[in-house]
Amino acid sequence: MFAGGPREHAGGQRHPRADTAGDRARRLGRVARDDRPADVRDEAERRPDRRARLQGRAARYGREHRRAHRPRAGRGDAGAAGAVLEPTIGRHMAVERKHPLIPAREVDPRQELPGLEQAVLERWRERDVFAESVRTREGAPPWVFYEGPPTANGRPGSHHVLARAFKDIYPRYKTMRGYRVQRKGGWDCHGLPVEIGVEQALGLKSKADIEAYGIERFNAKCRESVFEYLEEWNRLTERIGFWVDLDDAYRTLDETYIESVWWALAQISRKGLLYEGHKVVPYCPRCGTALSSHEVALGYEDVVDPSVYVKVRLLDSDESLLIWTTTPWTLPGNVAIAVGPEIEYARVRYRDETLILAAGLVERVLGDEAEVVGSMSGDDLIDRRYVGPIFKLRGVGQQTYPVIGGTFVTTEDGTGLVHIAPAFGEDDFGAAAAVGLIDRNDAATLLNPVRLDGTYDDGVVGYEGRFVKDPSLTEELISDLDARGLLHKREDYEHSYPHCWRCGTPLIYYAKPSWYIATSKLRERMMAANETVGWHPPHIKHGRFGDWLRGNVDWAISRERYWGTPLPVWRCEAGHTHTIGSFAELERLSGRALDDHHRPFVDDVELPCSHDGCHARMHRVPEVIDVWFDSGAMPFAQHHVPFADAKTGEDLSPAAESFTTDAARFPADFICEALDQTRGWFYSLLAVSTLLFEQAPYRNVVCLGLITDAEGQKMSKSKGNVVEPWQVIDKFGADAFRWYFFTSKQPWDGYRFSEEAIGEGVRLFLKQLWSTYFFYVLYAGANQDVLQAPADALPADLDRWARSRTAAVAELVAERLDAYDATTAGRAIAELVDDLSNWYVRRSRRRFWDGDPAAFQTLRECLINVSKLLAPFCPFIADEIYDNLEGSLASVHLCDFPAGEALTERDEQLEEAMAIARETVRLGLGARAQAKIKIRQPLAEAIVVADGQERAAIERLSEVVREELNVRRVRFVEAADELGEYEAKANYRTLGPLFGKEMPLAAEAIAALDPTRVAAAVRNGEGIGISVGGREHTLTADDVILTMKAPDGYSVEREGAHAVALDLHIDDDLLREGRAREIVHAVQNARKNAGLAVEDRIELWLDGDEALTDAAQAHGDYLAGETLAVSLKAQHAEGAIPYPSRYSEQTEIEGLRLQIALRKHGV
RNA sequence: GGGCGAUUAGCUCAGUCGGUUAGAGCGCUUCUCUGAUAAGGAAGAGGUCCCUGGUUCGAAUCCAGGAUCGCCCA
Repeated sequence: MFAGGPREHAGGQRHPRADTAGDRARRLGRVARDDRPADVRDEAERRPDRRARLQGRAARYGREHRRAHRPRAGRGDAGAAGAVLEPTIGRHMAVERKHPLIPAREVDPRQELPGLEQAVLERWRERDVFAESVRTREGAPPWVFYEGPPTANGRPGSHHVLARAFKDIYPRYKTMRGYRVQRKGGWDCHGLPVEIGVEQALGLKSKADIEAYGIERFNAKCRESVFEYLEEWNRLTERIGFWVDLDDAYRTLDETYIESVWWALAQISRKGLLYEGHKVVPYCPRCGTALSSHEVALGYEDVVDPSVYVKVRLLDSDESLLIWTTTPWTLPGNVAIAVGPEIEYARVRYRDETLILAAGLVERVLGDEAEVVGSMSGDDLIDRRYVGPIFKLRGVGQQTYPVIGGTFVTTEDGTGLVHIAPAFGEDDFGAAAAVGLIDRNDAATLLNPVRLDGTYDDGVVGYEGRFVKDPSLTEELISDLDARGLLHKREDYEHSYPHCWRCGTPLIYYAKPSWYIATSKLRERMMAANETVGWHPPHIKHGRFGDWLRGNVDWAISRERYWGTPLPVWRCEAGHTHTIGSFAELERLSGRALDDHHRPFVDDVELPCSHDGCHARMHRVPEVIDVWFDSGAMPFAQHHVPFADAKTGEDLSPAAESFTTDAARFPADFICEALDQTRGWFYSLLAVSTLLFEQAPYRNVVCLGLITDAEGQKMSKSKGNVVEPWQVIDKFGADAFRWYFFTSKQPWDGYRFSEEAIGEGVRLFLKQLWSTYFFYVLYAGANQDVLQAPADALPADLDRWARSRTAAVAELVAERLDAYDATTAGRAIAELVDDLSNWYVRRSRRRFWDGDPAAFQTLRECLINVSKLLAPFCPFIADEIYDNLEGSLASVHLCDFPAGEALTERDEQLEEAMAIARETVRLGLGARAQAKIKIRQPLAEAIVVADGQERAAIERLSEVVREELNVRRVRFVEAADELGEYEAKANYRTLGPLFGKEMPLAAEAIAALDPTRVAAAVRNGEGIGISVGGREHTLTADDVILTMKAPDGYSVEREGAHAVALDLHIDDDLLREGRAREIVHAVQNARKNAGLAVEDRIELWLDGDEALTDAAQAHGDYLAGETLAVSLKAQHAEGAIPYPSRYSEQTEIEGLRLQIALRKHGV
């Protein structure tokens, strides 16, 4: 029957439109938007017409429906609908509702999601939900998350939303699984990026400028700038639903944090792993600073440099070594020539000279003029000596230099002979140190004729004070070599060479003293620790990260800068050093207490030398600590460990030990950052943790990929393709933003990011979910007495199916989230929602109209479970649905994740059966389409070919199939005989391994069998013997695949062994019924055209072709019922319509004329 | 120059242990059904699974080489 609701309540009282969640949300949305940056506000205001349109439509729609489906009990007291929207503050304060099963408030079908989210945020604030979600898990097993601290000196971008979305989903999920997940926020405050920002703001260009400006003032500016965008960060963090404790965030500039870092470094120093050494670093002579590897990577450019081949005369010989270099300016620093010990070298007669170079390069370097006259290995050359220096050095007479071995020597280009200048190359430095030419820890042994500003010192005769990267200098050097007969040839060489990303100056590699942590001694231990880590994606473990660990070199942790944790090393004139491990120790030794241990204050603190018998004063070394060490110390420094736990004194080891045994603080169960952190935070955490505690600081790492624009181009301000997060949030909402990141692809693959992509997710998933939820609330509102009735309703198969499907998805989602695979989990939820919306609700519509309690209970339960499953993904919409439908806890985020007992047991047979039934429907609809028979036209019979379990499944659900296909009967046939013929094919998967090379023959043999006989045999469980290549085999049911051949003369859709045929014979009875349905459709249209409300009763007159009026008469009750006609006159006669002036229209059905006239009843 | 990852329909992406005719969503065309759903359903068009070679009865899938893109490193 048509809805009882509207008919009975058509006369119900009007009531003022309730203040819906949507209204409230929109209000809040407007208020909140005003806080936003101007550009965001503008963006919002550019679309007023769209919003107005949506609201107008929503209001119109809502009004119609509220009239149509007015609840039986009436809602004159707006209590249930409106007043409850003021949530009460307090723990577990649930929404008041009439009855636990009745939704608390009405739902706007066109709800604008960003506005809704604002309202949910408000509710979270009022009910203190985040804190509560941690509090309620007090005493529960901890699950530890570490926040990788961003720097708040820039505005947050979309990639930060990505990271924060993933940093949120797993903690939320684990909380719902019963863990206690504390989430301390954090901010990275120190470092060169901060300094550079301030330098630019102040117009400072060099370190000298900074010192002239004053370190104290400079650092004060740095301190301010670090939090320049803190407010926006906080706002974005909250808005996207990243739950993290920002009020108690750690900050790397805090005194407590610095003290923990000092403690860590002192521990490392005590283990003998902190040392000062020389290393060759990329250095910008113009900026006067070494660059970190990250900075270097920013500045590679392809350039053409002149390269030179230089002849160097061996001692006591007429032979010359032919060396090759792309940096002639390093030749004055030459102290040796390296050969590859394994490489074969040739002695070559070339014009009037004898040259030595790698045998494999002779032709390339010398052409065919060269004549090889001998050969030797690299080993043979080692320890021979040559005469130098190549360029005249003040105070250095002619002397000899050695040929040494170097594993880095290759024959890919050059000559296989490498000139060694230890001050200007890492390999050079290492090779020279390895043979004792220099002492790593004694600067005096290093020949370095270049000053810090990149000019030669006075030792380079004739070139004093010249800038080494000056192209004209290079030319002069080359001419000089040529004039002295040392130049074999020059040629241009194209290569990529690093430049300073700030000023564009080519970098030079330059030996400088620097402080190091001997991490290379811990290589094995770090690799072992890495083995305990679950990486997502897994290839990082032994790929990018494992490789990095394997190639580990000592960590250069000092920076000659200003804004950072000061290096706590004090040194006296005699060279004794002492590493301070606490503020108390510093105070005790120096007698001075500091409020701020940053530079410059700490620079002035002097200590007496701690070495026995040395009475010199100690001064702090000038460097600050690499910011990566700050971040690596975060597991303990964020808690001021060990100081916060220590009772008294300076012996802090017990406190440190208790830290590593405290499961609530160490190690982390989960961290998540972008892929570029493999060399950054992922490494610094692991290194510091291995140094101090000899174990990995994290158990699971999720690595996120890069966000690019829709064309795959990197987002950059200069390209103007940056998608601002506020833009997206304002338009689609945070749930949509998050959903896109979670489900569009695996996060480590990177994103091609566009607004369209996010909009698609909203339309296909969030809107669909909302719409299903709206449907439930709408009908629940109109059937409150049904909901309050005792729950003794018998669920239909469809209900059991919906519950089982939900349980199946819940299992999968939990399993996938445990494996850090949000993508598969999210997609499964989307499929579930689609099933609920497009199958469960569609199939159950009539039951909702009729007020079947089982349908209400089922849909409500499924929606609540969906909201719980979805809570970690889309925390806003999930909470809104939960709060309205259930609300016994203050938030869905305080609920347990649906798992185990909380769910209905699965009925996998039913799930399977429904899948088969739906497939049958699909085939049947295909058959209809093929026959071009509209669904409105009923047919007598659908003939289904199905057997065994398939048949049982369809029979169980035959009502569904029957209704969907609009047929009177579903009939089964076992064999395809009535519908066509079988075709037997070989199952390659089972037979392939058996027959191997004979497989094609076997397939042929099976195809040649009589399919009917095969089908019969399979049905009866008999085997069929075949013989292929002399081999006998008995085929089982698994070995053959039976498919149907297309028959003639039927409308059949088939797929595999499954087929549906429709009886196309339409008798008069069916024809009349089909016509009646067409007439209903036409009358419904006429009602709409006449501007009637859905529940209006009509008087109806039909006139027209006799075939139609006959049908209308034959199905009068049906027609009247569907169209709410209190009276119906249908006749084929002139003047049959007495009131043409009310409303009438003429239409055609199947080419037959129909005149419809109607008027509203009771007017 | 080295390492890692990616490459499947116009677009965004799935694709299990190597197995029969490679899928989904969006978009497009046609039809259809609609008073929860700017929705749903059916059909159609659309594919050199980046290329070449190899292994195999059989390769999108495994191996080698190459191309292109991205990231990391030099």
